Amino acid sequence: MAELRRLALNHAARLFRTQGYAAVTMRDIATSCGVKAGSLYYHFASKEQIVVEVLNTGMDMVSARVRRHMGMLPAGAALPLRLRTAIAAHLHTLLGRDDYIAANIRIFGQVPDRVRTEALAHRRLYEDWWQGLLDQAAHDGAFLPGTDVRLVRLFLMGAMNWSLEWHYFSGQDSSPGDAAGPDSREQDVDAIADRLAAMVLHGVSATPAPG
Amino acid sequence: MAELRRLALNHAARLFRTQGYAAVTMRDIATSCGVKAGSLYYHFASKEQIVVEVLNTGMDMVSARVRRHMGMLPAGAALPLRLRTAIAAHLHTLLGRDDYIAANIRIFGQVPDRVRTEALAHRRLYEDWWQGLLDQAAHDGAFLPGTDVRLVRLFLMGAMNWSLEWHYFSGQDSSPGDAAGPDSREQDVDAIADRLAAMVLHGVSATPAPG
DNA sequence: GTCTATATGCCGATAGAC
DNA sequence: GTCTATCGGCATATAGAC
Repeated sequence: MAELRRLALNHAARLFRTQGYAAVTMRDIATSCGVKAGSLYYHFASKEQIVVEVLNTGMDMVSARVRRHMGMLPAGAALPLRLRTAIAAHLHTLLGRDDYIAANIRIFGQVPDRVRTEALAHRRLYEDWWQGLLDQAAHDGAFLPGTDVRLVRLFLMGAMNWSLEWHYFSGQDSSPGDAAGPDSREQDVDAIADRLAAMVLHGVSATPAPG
Repeated sequence: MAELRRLALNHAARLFRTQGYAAVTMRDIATSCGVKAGSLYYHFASKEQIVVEVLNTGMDMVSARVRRHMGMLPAGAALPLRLRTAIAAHLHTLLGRDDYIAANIRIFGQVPDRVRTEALAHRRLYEDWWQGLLDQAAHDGAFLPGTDVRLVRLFLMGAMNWSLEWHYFSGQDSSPGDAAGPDSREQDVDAIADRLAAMVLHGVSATPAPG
């Protein structure tokens, strides 16, 4: 089948996500697909090419999802709603079934330099999108004077991306016949997104800031 | 020399931090130490033993540093100061010269199951310490009613631990003769810690929370 | 398009000289 | 304590049958 290419990318993303880059072999990927290692080289020139495609596909998917959800907001939506929406879209992609973005976030710092260089542009674009969202908010006066917007972005993306290390949702997916409808997980992720947006905007302290 | 054992752990921590677990070979570690691979087996039974020691040493170091700094606070120190102090101690360990804790945070999710099991207890203890700090604050009424303290801890630790992925401090250390006194980096880290504590407690929004 | 078979080299680990 | 030499296995990647 000509779908081996896509199938191999899917399995590679899952394996890279859980085991890292170097620990996953071409034989592992091939076995997961039910084929022999040599067959992969008809579709890919090298293991490095596979991982580059996985990394960039992950960034493209999360970027597309976030932009799509933001595009569905009313034109004049205020910052709290915009931020909640963007966070929820990012977290749904991470904590859902997307092994591609999870692999990107977890192994980006550990791939060979050549690979990281090829995957850097997509990542920069996505980070810049978040920076733009927050810069716009700052420009509109939504943040306290003196706020370091770049640090806010780094804290926020850290809080989101680290969710991959939680035990919370780390279990394997259930049975293959499992329908993909909205379930309790979907609601949990929305609630987490709301909590994070609220913390970033207003904090959790019961007493107001001094000064 | 009998110090080869310690030297090997230092180099292993640095290599694991930057390249991950599987990509680093016993030959790499040995070469960094200026010895041959076989010599390492006089001091360690296996590569897995080395990484277990690196992981647990990292947790012990950051845990000790945080507890030490907290112990230097006056007895009745209020939450904002306690939180700033703990965050600063954690970040100084991560962003300073400690490859051990950086290795732990970056590769914990990618080591063989046997290794992770052996390193889990130290990690749990440290996470529980943070949970205890925040639980105490919640018990004292320092947080808004309805605050999910566990989520606050996960967000906070995510924001801190993700700092290892910043380009910010990712450069190699400067020349070997470099003295270890307080420098601009120390001040930067303190400023970052203050910003993070302020965001967690009070947020960055210019307008108060609705309701 | 996938297979088998294999080239070439590095892996973790061990044995024994020094 | 560190060395040299090496074992058995598995890595990526290729060549050519089917």
